[in-house]
Amino acid sequence: MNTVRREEKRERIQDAAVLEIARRGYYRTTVSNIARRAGVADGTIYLYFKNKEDLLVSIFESAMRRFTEQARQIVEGDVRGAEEKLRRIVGLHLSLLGEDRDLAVIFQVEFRHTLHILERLSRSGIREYMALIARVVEQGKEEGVFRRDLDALFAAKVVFGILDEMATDWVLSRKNTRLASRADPVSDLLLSGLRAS
Amino acid sequence: MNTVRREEKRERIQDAAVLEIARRGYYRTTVSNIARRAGVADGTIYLYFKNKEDLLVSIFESAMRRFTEQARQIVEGDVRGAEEKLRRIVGLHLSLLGEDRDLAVIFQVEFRHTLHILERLSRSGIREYMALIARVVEQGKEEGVFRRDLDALFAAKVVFGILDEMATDWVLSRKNTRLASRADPVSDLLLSGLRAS
DNA sequence: ACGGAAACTGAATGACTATTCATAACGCTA
DNA sequence: TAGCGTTATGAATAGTCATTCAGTTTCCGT
Repeated sequence: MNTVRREEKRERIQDAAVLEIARRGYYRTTVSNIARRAGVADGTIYLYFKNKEDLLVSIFESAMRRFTEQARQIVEGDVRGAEEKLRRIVGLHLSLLGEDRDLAVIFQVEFRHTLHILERLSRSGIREYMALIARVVEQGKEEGVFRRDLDALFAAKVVFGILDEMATDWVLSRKNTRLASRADPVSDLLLSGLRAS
Repeated sequence: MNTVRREEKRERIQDAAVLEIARRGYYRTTVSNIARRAGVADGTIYLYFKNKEDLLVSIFESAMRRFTEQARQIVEGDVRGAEEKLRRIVGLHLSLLGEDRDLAVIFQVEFRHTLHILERLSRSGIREYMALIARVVEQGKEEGVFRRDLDALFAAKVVFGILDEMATDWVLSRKNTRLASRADPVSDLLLSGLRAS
C-alpha cells in the first residue's frame, strides 16, 4: 500500500483513539470503540499497532515529537536571550496543549496510567524535552541573567512542574478560559525566581 | 463488632491495597490480590468498601486528611512569618511523600487514573490543601514580604505544581535520594520568585 | 480484464475478574 | 455453654474485552 495512504490511515486511528480515550479513559475504551470511530474493523487496528498499549505510546510519541521539534527551534534559533527563550517555551507548551483539549486530557491524565507505562514514556520523550529547557537555563547562567547557583536540570523540572500543573488544572476546570492566557503570569513568576539579583 | 477492631481491619485492607496497587497499578491489581495480602477473603473487602474504586478513593481521603491536618497546623499555628510557613509546607509535603514510597506512587501515578476519578478527588481534598497554601501567600502579601500583584490561588498552584513534579520525578527515578532533601532548593527558588523586590 | 498479493473484516476464542451470596465460623450474652 | 446475631468465606456468576485468523475484498502491474 502506498506509504502516504498507509500513514494517513495510521493517523486516522490515532486521532480516533485520542478522541475516545479522552472521553472514556484508557481502560474504559475498547479497541472496538476506537475501530468504530476510525471507521475500520477491530482487526485492522492490529495491522497498524502491535497492541492497545502500543497505540497509546505511539500517540504520546507523535505528540512529543511535535513538542520537542518546536521547542528545539526555539532553543537553537537565533532569538534573543535566555529569558525570551524561556518565555517562548512556556507559551509553546501552554498553546500546544490548550489548542487540543482531548490531547491535553490524554497528556495530563491518561498517560499517567500505571507506573509501567509512565516509566516507558518518561524515559523517551520527556527527558529530551527537559534537557532542552535545561539548556536554556544554562544559557541564562552564562549570559548572567540567571542565578549562577542554579542546577539547570533542577530548574528545568521546576519549569515543567509549573507548566504541568497549569495544564492539569485547566483540564480539570470546567471554565472556558484559554490555557495560553496563563503564559505571561507563569513566565513572570518563573523569571523572577530564576533571575540573578 | 468492636468499632476499634473494625477500624483496624479496614486499615489493614487499605494498607494491603496501597502495597499491591503501588506495585502493579490499579487496573492490574485484582481484588483477590488485595484480599490475599490483607489476609482476608475476597468477599470481606465488600463488607468494608462499596467496591474497588471506593477503596481507592478511601485511601486518598485518609492520606489527604493527614496532609491537610498537618498543613493546617502550620498555617494556623503561631510560627513566624509567611516565608517560614511556606518553607514548612514544602518540607511537610516532601517528607510525607518521601517517607512512604508506595503511598507516593499511588499519589503521583495511580490516583490520576481517568479523568473521572481525578475529578472526584480534586473536588474534595486537593482544593482544601490548595486553599491552605493560598492563605499563606495572602498572609505574605499582607506582611509585605510577597509581591502584592500575586494572585494567591495562582501562586498556590505554582507551589503545588513544583512539589508535585519533584515527587513524580523522585518516584520515577531509581536513585536512592531522599525526597525531602529537595525541600530547601525548592523553597529558595519559590521564595525568590514570590518575594517583593 | 486477470491474477496474485496486500489489506481488511468481524465473529470466535480464551482469559480474566469484580461482585454476589449460600454457607460456615465467630463471639457475645444470659 | 447454648443460642443468636454478626462477620467472614470463597466458589460460582456474569460479564467484559484484547487479540487472532480464516475468509473476503481491494489494489495494481501486466
